[in-house]
Amino acid sequence: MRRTKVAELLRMDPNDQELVVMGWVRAFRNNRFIALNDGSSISNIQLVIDPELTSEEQLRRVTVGASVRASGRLVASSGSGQRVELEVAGWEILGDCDASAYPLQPKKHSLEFLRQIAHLRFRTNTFSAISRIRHSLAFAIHAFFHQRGFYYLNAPIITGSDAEGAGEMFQVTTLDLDRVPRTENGNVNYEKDFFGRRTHLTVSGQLEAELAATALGQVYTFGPTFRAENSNTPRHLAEFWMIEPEVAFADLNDNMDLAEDLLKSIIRTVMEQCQEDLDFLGRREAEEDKQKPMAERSEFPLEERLRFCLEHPFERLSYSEAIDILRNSSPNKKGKFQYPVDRWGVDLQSEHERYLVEKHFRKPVILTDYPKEIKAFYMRQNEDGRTVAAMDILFPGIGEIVGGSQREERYDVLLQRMQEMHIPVDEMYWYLDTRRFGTCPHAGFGLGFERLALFITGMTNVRDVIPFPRFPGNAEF
RNA sequence: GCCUCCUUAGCUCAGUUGGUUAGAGCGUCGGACUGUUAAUCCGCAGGUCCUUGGUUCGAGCCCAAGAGGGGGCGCCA
Repeated sequence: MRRTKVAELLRMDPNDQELVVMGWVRAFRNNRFIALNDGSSISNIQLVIDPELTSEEQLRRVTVGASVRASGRLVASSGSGQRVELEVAGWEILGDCDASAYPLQPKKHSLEFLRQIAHLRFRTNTFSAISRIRHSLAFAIHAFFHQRGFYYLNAPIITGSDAEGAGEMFQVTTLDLDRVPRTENGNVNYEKDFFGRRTHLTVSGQLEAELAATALGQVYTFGPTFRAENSNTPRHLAEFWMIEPEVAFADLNDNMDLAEDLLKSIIRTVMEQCQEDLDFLGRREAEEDKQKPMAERSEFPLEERLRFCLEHPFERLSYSEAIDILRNSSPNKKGKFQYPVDRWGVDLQSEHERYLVEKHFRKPVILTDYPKEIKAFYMRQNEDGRTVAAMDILFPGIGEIVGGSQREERYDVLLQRMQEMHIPVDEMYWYLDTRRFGTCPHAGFGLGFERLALFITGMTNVRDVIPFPRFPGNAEF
């Protein structure tokens, strides 16, 4: 018989239909009430069984985590915690769950503990809510681009280029590491490797996206990205997901408009589609905050933060303007910054970005026109000769969530910059070809999916918003 | 990679100046319960005090090294 999902049952009115529900026990009270969850909703359906008609043996098998099939009628609940409940006529345990061995019990568990049992943490309210939100986020992103006429581009995950410059790379090889083939002069002979050359996992689909954008007009990638950096922070993963739109005939302003529209559109969609899950995560955060000292608490509740973000334009200012603000800021004058802001040209540290976003403007900030020395080779040089048309979007509590730029479309300027920055020009002939043949102004950015998920769920560690986090020293599950 | 804090029951944590038999709450297990909402009530059990070495008459507590985890910083999304 077809099962009705819990989410659907909870929306239905009482009726005489015989319904079947399947799920996992979350709580069993008074030998009579089973709170059943099937992942379709943060809420449980209450099953009401008659203990008089049930053997002790059967009752004993109803433990937290056990899977159950039950049939019966949906009736109005006489309890106060729910509108409807299932008056059970027949039920069976599909899978027993030994409560003395099962790590999850009806009590609060720490996120650190749940991280160690990531294979089971989907079964908690917090992770099921995050999982549903993550799904809605992904769909909202595809919908946004689709509606605007972008094409979804599958950039390669294995790349032969080691010049992307976005960080340390994982090498991909089928060579026997115990018996590596050598050339005559003793180097590793990559001609014997699977692809006949040295290959890595991608650190960015941007360069490939540029190839597609300069023919298809508007494209975006949405795929996994790999960085072999030894990063140990709540904002970094070795394997994460990134969205990288690339648009032909677009400048830096178009790029900022697109990014801001995208972020707001996603937030709006998720607030509509995941109301219940957001409510739950908001309450969860509020409770966590009670345990924290005042200074570490969130200033506003989760949903208020999201709404605030929708209702106000992001603050846009240049790097130079930011430097002026930071120079004259009281923490800088009082020597509170670990890295004092003393001159134009210094790279901004986390503490500076946080001051701008969390103290000075108190909303998302887009910083533009950075010194060329601290940015990548492909960013378009401005007329002033010392800055590039870059933009970073900084979010409260998370820092950089978007990094992008208008790309250098002038062949000679790009070539010269690549040579200055020791980018192997020969290997990158294919990238330069876009500038040789019908070049055009274009722009794009990268949006970190997990960082976005952090902002929307109110979680504080990216390891908690991806199902199976990969980071230095850990690739479990 | 650097700095810093933590590691005591299944989980979250107390543990006095180094002193005899290491505690609590929750959970588990056993019992009670026909309207409960992480139900409630009664009771029992549960420990390699992260590991190794050292100091000491005596170490959960002091010292050293190692392992694991959190936070900050860097790299960045």
